[in-house]
Amino acid sequence: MRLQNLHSWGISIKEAKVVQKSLSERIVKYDSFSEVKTVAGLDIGFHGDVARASCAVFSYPDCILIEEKVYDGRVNFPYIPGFLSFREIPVLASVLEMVETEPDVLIADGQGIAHPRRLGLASHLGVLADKPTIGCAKSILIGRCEEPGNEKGSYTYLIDREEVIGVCLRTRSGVKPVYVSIGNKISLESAREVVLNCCKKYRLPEPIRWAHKLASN
DNA sequence: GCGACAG
DNA sequence: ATCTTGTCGC
Repeated sequence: MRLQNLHSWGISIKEAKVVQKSLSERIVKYDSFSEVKTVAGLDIGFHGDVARASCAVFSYPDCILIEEKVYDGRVNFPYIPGFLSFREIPVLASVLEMVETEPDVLIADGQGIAHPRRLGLASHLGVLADKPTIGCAKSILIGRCEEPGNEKGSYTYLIDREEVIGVCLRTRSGVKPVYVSIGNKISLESAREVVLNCCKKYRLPEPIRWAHKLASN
């Protein structure tokens, strides 16, 4: 057996890199939607062998739960920094097929273009689904940034190779910031605005918080 | 070669 | 991601 190709996608890391570079060229970095009325949060939780993918659709900007779905499946691609999407997209795609409410924007728990080859989970998902997506991560994968102000809403730019790849956003006063980046079909400004408006009482946006609960219960 | 490294 | 109770601080 070939130890390098034991993944569901049937590809090696080397080939995955080629796929990432290719798909990253398809990312649309400006707003490509009319109005945001619904936002969906996506996440995955692991329970031994099963991976529970979840999707929570909320109204925007009120943030009222509209629909929730979970899908139990398995992942066969290991977690390798820089290749998270190859591990999570299969089950996320399955749970998305169950959703009846068509979300205007998807928020993924991870990076968008704030990635070595500019194709983090949110971007990969956005290109395949051809939908607006936002990457909202709890920590940095790549890039550097200054510490933003202490008040909710303040932010600084996340930079890599002289390029702005996202923002470090304070979603709640006095609390550790999150990292927001373009996934697909949305501008960095709009991505930041949507995430901030979805943060009501906690650090993470409501759709992500709810999806997180669904995936872990 | 060494250190970093989303979830 | 996941294993896990109490504890420090506003």
